[in-house]
Amino acid sequence: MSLTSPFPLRLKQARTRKGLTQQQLGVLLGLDPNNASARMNQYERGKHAPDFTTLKRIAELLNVPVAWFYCEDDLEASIVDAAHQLTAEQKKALLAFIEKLKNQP
Amino acid sequence: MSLTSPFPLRLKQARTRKGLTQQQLGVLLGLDPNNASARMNQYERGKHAPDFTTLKRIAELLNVPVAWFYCEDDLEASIVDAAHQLTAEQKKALLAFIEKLKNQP
DNA sequence: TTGCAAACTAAGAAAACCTTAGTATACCTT
DNA sequence: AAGGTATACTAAGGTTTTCTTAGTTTGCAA
Repeated sequence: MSLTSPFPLRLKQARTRKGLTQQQLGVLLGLDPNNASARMNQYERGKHAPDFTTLKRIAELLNVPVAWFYCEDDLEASIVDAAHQLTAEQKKALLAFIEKLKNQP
Repeated sequence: MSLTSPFPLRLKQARTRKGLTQQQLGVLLGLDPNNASARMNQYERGKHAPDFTTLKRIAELLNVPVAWFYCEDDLEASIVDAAHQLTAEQKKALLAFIEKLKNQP
């Protein structure tokens, strides 16, 4: 992970938004309480990266789509987060709107 | 990676869209031509997952945002892909539109 | 200052990925 | 049909990473 992944920052954003400590989040994930704090800290500092199963569980607990963790730009992150809460019908309306945007100077 | 990551499928979608073989893509990434095929295949079959640096280079070569690889729903993937091609101004307009959508039955 | 909660870290054990050395499959061409 | 070639795919061991252990550091409140 020599290039910086957006994951550590996004993880911290979503965790603090929920008012959880690193250890609390780790325990909620089902990690061993003895090392929950160490592991979550390693993720949040970018020291290590979790596998997909862990990533998915974190996303569910924090109510964000997994893709949100990899948004490099804040505006894109907001869009992904907001779109995640729409119905399929609303998402289709959203796509149509984007197409209109693209065909406008 | 016991839960299935969307990455393998999205990788294949983006690679074939560009008309590249697994080996060609690997070589373009700067992988050793002797194992480029094996590695890309392992990614695409979900056998192994690349680190962020590799993920980012793949995304750039295939013209998608990294987040797109982690979209679990096709509609969300289309939105992320389309939004990626907008200007900051257009993204703001998009966010405003989403807020309107949410406040409508 | 002391006590405690939260954040953070080094280092070895454990698990994952990367490289090597192929095999399997599909599709042409002769 | 057989052979050749391009592409996809895989097992297994060496290498590199993560996970666990056992703490230290930081910040804040009593």
